[in-house]
Amino acid sequence: MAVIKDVAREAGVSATTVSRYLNGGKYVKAEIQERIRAAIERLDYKPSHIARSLVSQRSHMIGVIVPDIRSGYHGTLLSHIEGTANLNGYSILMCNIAEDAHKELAYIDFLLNMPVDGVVILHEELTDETAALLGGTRTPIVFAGVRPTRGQYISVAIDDCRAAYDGTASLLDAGHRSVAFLGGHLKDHSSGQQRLKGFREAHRDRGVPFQEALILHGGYSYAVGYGLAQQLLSLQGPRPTAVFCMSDEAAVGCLNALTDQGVSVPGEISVLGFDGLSVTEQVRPRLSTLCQPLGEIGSMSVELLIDAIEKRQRFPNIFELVLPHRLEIRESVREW
Amino acid sequence: MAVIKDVAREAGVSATTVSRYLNGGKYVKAEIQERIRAAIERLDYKPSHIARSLVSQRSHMIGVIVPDIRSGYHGTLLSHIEGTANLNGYSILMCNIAEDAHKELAYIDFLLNMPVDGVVILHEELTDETAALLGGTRTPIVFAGVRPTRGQYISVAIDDCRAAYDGTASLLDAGHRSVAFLGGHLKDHSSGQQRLKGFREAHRDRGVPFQEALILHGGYSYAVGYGLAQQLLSLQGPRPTAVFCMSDEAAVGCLNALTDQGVSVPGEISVLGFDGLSVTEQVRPRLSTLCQPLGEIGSMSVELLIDAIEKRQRFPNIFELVLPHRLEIRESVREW
DNA sequence: GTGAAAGCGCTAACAA
DNA sequence: TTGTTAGCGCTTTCAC
Repeated sequence: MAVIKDVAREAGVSATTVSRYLNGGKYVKAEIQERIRAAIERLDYKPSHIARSLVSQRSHMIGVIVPDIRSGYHGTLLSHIEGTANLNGYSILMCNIAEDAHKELAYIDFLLNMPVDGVVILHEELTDETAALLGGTRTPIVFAGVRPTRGQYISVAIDDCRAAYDGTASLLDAGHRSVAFLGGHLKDHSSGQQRLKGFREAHRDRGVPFQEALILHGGYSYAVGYGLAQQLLSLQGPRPTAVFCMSDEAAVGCLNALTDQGVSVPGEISVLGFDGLSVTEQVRPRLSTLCQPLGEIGSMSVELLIDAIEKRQRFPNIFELVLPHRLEIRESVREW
Repeated sequence: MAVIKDVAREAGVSATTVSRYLNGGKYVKAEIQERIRAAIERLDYKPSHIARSLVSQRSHMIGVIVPDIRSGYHGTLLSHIEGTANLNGYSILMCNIAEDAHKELAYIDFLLNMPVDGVVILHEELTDETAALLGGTRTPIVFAGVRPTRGQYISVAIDDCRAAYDGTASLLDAGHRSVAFLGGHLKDHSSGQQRLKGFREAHRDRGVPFQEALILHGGYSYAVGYGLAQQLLSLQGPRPTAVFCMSDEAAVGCLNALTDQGVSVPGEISVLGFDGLSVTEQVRPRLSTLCQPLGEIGSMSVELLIDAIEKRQRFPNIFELVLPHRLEIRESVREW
């Protein structure tokens, strides 16, 4: 592997001159530029990213903490994050927590010790230890798609409370009087508590009472959606006529559980999803859903992060970016 | 940010001794070890990954080229790759080609100039330029889930020809006499040509003639599957009674297209998928599929790569690892 | 057991 | 416009 000295010797100049050439070529005579160019080509020289990082104290790498890369939601977000990072000359160091909450702390600790210039986190911060860790670092951090449970951080997300409010309201306005809330974790600030808050407020504003028994938490996966829907069907009392699911994947699970039990969707029960993944158009009936602007969430989070990195000032203004959601009505919801 | 010198000063020893302590503590007096430990804690010192990389010429990072991170197949594979890499002390630098073939070359070139110790490639190598690039590097490379079109590389995959043979045979043995082959790219060596070969051989061995018109290529996505299935239905002549799809995602698309057209699956047409993704159990009817051992493909590819990296010898033996596939019969296929 | 010095590949500061 | 020197943070001879 040729190094800069080799090129310098080959071109008959000093390493500094080669370095100058590499970094823009200003103040290098045209003739010498050509000699260096030729030498580089002859030796197939590639500058060492690592050596440059050591000098500049910048790696041009961004770490991303992903709860589970296999989920459509995270995959979509990650792909936009990666795309935007690349456009800006950054690479992605991926850390997949694989839904293993125990690893979360270790991973974040690990990542903060990696040569990354910044970190994007896709899940909601949970434990005290994690919070302490995040609070004690100088590495810029951005939360994408969620707002952290505590602390002041840059975040890019929709207004989960309003989104849930709007979704719930659309169901109530369509005549539903018994709506179930399915999925999510109560410990999650935005996608748990905030959405439940919106759900409650929509009921309150419309003067519709709601049953606590119809609020079922547990997660965002297909399996959770399936299981909770089964649970819902086995409850005492009259069935709800609509289910508002906290992720599209849970909604698909819910849909399947209902269909498998012979319950017609939307004939007997309407189902509303959350996220706006493409899977909603790949099931029958097609899922109505509350779309998040995942492309923008991904790209804006990276751009804000890079801003924070390149300004070299730790969080000039701590702030939250709120992006608009959109209700997409398809076949799984009908008037009541 | 504290550096090793700070720790040395704080502990009243030399940087060398601190370095020794950091790297195992052999030949460091117990008392001094304790002093250093305390100093490190007090200063919250973390060794610089970059400086270490510069000295050791190893970054402990593995680059992964992913065609499209949002697909279930790649997401699953990537999550196993990441998990295994982490277990072995490596991190993942993710490069998402996002199905943009033009970027392929640029990305690989980019990745080979990044500080990665090795590269895992999840798609089949295509162009001359890419081949030249891969041939000219000293960075160890492993192909996972596919075999490259040309050249000699380490690869971990199933025997696509036999897998397709087995899938096709199962359909023929179930009495089907008109089977369509849907999806894939003919330019892909393993998942295109090899599978088609297996498809043909199964027909030949069973003495069943087949129609070229029922071979429809185009890709692996849901949309492609949907489109090709529509195309299939609009063909002249009698309909096939079974469709063998080259990915589960295309199979879901196919399933939906058929269902949307009022064609019963498996009543009128049986559908067989390929890959063994969890989505096959999330559609109705549940998809029969040819399962690939994605967990093993992912983990073995990383382990072989790390072997190649740590032996510091460029490909001791170029070889291909062939893992077993498995046919999983569910609801979307019936006897004819 | 421990430390001084050299060097990994590059860039920045200072001269010339 | 170019070169010399020093140094990024660490490990690695080689002395002691």
